Amino acid sequence: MGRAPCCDKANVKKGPWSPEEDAKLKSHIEKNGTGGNWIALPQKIGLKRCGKSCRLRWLNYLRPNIKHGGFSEEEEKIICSLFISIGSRWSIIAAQLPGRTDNDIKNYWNTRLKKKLLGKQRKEQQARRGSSLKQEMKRGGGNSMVPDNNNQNPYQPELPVLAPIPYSNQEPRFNDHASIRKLLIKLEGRFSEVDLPIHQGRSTLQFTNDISATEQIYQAVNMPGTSPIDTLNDNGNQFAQAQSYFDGAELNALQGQGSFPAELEEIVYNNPQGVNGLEFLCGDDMVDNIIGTSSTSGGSNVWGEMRTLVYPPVLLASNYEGMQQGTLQECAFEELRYPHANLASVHGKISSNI
DNA sequence: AATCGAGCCAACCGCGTCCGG
DNA sequence: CCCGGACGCGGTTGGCTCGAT
Repeated sequence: MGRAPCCDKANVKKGPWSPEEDAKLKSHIEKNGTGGNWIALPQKIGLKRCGKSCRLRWLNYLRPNIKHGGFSEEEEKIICSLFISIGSRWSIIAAQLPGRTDNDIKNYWNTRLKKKLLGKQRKEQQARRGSSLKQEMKRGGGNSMVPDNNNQNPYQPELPVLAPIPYSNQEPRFNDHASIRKLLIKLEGRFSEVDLPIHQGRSTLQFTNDISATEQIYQAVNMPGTSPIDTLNDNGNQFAQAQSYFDGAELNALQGQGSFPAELEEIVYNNPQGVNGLEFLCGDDMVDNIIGTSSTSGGSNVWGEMRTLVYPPVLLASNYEGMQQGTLQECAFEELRYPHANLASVHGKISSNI
């Protein structure tokens, strides 16, 4: 037996919204708010629509300050960076782009960015293949070294099949999930719906809409006795409390999602050296470093290297000095003390790094 | 001018999670 | 603690537009 439908499907209109419906919904919400109950709302205002449909229409279209189309290069970079870090968690990504909806970003990724990225990969791959083939021909080398492209999926080249490297908390350089969390906190992420520590319960630290997560953490750290984090522990200094909160947090929501999204899998597989073509995210130097690392380790760790690769760029960019001087942990947590490094500056620094 | 296919985007659907009774 | 309603999210679909043939 399936789940009960959220509304009476027979008496509900589907499909595109008319201007009249839009006007009704918009004026009602602007005057009265949603009333905290989307399901009841359409009936209340005489709309033959499902509550979910009303909610979607409001969030994606009618809500004030919504931007449609015309994604800037800056926004593209943010989307790509975050997609690589956290995957298709569009609502979190959308939270970093004011005026953008998760639906918009999702559509933009699926229709354009993905192709753009993969297109670039394939071009470069073809170029590489061409040049390596020429080299082999020049050397008059044996055919055994030349891949048989006739019998290959163009997207699954001569790479051995790599299994994703399972997350290991002995990873000396980065704790993947903690890094993601810290990255997102740094990026003004709102974590109201994800990965709060189970032992604290969701309601203990729920970020609100009108104040950013980072700001609240900042307040928690700097204004003892005024924030939810204070309730975690009355002893010790607040900074340490907040730090242990994040370091010790349950990471269920991200755990198990550590593998790359399929598109990026393809990028990695497409690339004998694993990371070429992502320079725009991290800079050539780092790519070179990774290539060096993975080749010395027999190329078996491309995946792991990629996973570590994708986090540092923003950290590096946002706190380059800290990164040079100390550990990632120190660097990342530095952001809690100085939370005002915003996306613009972060990505500005990325750009200038490229 | 008609047809076809690709691209795009709004909207739908189903599932997981939250939360109040 | 359990249950059911509501919410929020991500994947998918359907239909419109536009360019190529």
